[in-house]
Amino acid sequence: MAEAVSAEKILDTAAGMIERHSVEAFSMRGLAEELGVAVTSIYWHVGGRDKLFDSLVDRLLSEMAHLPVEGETTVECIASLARSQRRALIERQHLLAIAHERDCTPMLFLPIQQTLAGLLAELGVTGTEAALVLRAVQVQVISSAVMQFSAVRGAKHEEEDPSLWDDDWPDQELVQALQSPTDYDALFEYGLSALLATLPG
Amino acid sequence: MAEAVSAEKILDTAAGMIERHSVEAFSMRGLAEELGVAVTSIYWHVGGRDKLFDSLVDRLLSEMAHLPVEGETTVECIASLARSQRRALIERQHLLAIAHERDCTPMLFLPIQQTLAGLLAELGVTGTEAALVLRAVQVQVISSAVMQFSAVRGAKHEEEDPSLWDDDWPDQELVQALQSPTDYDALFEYGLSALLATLPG
DNA sequence: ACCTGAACACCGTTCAAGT
DNA sequence: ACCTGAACACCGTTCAAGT
Repeated sequence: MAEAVSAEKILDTAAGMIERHSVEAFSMRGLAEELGVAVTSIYWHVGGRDKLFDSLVDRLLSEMAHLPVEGETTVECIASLARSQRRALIERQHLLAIAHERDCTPMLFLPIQQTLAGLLAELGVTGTEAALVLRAVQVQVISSAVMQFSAVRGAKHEEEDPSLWDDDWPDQELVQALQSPTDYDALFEYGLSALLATLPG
Repeated sequence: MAEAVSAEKILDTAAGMIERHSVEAFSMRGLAEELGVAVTSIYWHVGGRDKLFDSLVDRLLSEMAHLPVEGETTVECIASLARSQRRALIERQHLLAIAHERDCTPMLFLPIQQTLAGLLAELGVTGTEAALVLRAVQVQVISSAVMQFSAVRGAKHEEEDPSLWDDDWPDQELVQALQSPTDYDALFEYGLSALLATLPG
């Protein structure tokens, strides 16, 4: 007389497991066990592994439909939107990783495409050029999140070996900066403001 | 009396298989079969799956040690180096994907870090700022390659559904541009020049 | 030093059978 | 409509045994 299993609950549990132990550790059989149910009943509710992951990505997409935007100027609004999107993606790193490994990252462009298009239009940026800028911002946001996730996870077994740098390399401040861990937030801001600087106004 | 198996040959064959059929399709047993050898002998020569992938990533790193650089000005040299690195990564997309999924992408910074540092020094950019710019360029290059690979593979089952855009959206040129496939080369150049525009000189 | 087969503990998925 | 167990065809890895 266990609680009923629904597609909803299955997806929730799967997302939770993945968030706790990462995608590689996830298995259908493990999920079934966590749910207290036979593996095969998962297939009835949500289909196989692929379908399950597709559904998780769909969820991620719809969760990103309404992101907060604020700012005095139009450019600040664009920056704010980009930051919101990035934060949302990082909060759901594991789902983002799934989307990436399933080659769905371009879909992540969609939820905020229209808002971004509207803001660019306010600046007088339209047509093919607007498409280029829009996609450049999207790639900046998404790839920043994708890379940061991968890098942070890899940071554990990463010991920057200083043997590559001569001891008499002239710029020791640089060497030291490169040996401390990368600040991906700062990198993102740097790249973003470089992009926004190309805009009029 | 089959040909001798060596660690070299195993790695070559593995890389070839992965390049032809992608990582997901790769298996130890399949590799053994292709080599005409028992699975277990692979373990003697190169170790398990993880070790094998590590070795492949190491190869990728050493292959990227000497990239062509040319340009009249220092800024052009930086751009040329970035393009070389990107091209090299895209030519080895599958190895790049492995490096990414193993969280080794930051290691890809290393091969050209020193050259880049030297070029930045020529521009008078040093210390912490140089580290920031250097990493920004690296992230731009690597993430561009990572995203492009994922996007191109996903493009097959991607039909841009136009239902999201109203038929009376004012900027139809933009809508049409967004419905044609993304030009990742152009996006890369756009982002790169935005980054380089922040440099002095 | 090199290669083997058997065996273990896992997978995802299908399908006929139950209620 | 929902859940099950058995079975299939795969995995990666270990290990004792061969030459």
